[in-house]
This record gives sequence, C-alpha cells and structure tokens, in this order.
Amino acid sequence: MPTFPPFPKPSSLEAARRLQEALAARVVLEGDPRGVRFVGALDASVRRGEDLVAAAVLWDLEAGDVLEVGLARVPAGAVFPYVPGFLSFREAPVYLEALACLSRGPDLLLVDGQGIAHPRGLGIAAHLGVHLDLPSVGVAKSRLCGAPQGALALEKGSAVPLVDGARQIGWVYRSRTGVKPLYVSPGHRVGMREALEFVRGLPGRTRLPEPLRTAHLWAGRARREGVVGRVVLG
DNA sequence: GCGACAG
DNA sequence: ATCTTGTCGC
Repeated sequence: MPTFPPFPKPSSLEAARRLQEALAARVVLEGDPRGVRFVGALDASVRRGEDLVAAAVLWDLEAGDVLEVGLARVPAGAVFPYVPGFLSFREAPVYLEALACLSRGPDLLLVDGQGIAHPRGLGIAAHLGVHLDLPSVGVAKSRLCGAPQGALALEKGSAVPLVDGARQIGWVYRSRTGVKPLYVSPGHRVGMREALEFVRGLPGRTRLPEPLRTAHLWAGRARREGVVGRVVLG
C-alpha cells in the first residue's frame, strides 16, 4: 500500500474527543461491499508494557484465501494507553504501518473493534475508514455501548439490531450456533444492512470470520517471534 | 455516588 | 489484549 496520511496524535483525551466528533461528522453510512475482492483484515497483539504488534492480512475473497500479510511493530513508549472509547489512537498507527507493508491496498478494511457503535460514533473501524477514505466494517468480540433490541436466537446467522435509544448503531450477530455473539457495525462508506450481510458472507468455521482469525494468529506470532515486514503466501 | 467500559 | 492444561461437549 503506497502512501497514507500521517495519523495525528492528540495531546490529551479532550483533544482526541474533539477530533472524534469532527471525523464522525464525515462518516458515510451507505455503500454496498458486494463486489469487493481484496479485504484488509486488521488485528493487534500486545503484552503489558511491551511493543504493540499488528497484522494486516490481505484476503482475496475470490480465491478464498490470504495473499500476503503485513507485520509492523511500534515501541511501547510510543503507544497511546488503552482507554475505552479511544482505542483508535492506540492501535490505528501500527495498523497503518502494517498496511504500508502490503504490495497493494485493500478495497475494504475489516477491523477487530467497533465501527460506529461507539459513544461518539467513531470506533476504530470508522476512524480508519474516514482517515484512508476506504469502506470499512467493524467486528468486535464484545460490546462497547448500545443494547440488543430483543433476544438473539441461538442459531448461527441470527442477528438483532444494536440500538442506542431509538437509533440503530450496529448488530449483535451470532456467527456460529451457541457461541458468544459478535458486534458488527458499519465503519465508513458501508450501509447498516450491507455491513451485516458482508460479514455473514465471509468464510470461516469459528466464531471469528477467517480473515480476522488469520490476522489474530499472525499478530500473535509476529509479536512472539519478532517478525516484521511482508510475508507473501498464496 | 455507582456501574460500564472495543483491545 | 495476555497469563495457560486439561477438559467438557458436539
């Protein structure tokens, strides 16, 4: 992925909050990912007080497999602390470096975290989408805000709206029968319904869609083995 | 004041 | 997020 805009680092949580509010106003909640071929799946791995490592998996939906993986590392001292509601300021910088390792940019970003299902409408998937002007979808393993509208069936594929008052901000989605649900929300340039359908169509036999599961495995391996750069596969 | 709180 | 072996269940 050739170039990308520098990621601003806020000097305070208040500055970060103002930036989120400004960028949230730019989020576009419409767009259909059908037809997308190259997905960029992002995940990070870190141990308390150590460097933050990330994996950007370039997944080819047509071939149904991973093409290559970008791996990057940011020194512990340069990493923004984890504060609920401000995850993007911690993880987005290393994600951008991991994406820069890829030989080409993806058509859409699939991020481990929230899209617009966020207190100020700018979860990490939405933030990255606006920053790079790319369609993006957030898939989180737990809830940040909002409430399920009704009971979620146990069967795989079932979903209920995730709502904040009368406003829908995402979906509570059961990817496999009996497992804990995922929280899916559109990031940027993707519609609410389309975000769910896109995730439903992703390959995978475990709770997490295969592209994200692959990114998770690579991020962990990269951190433990100290690998950085581009890994070309299929 | 008391919980909740992506990774 | 990570620390961790075996173990219960489909």
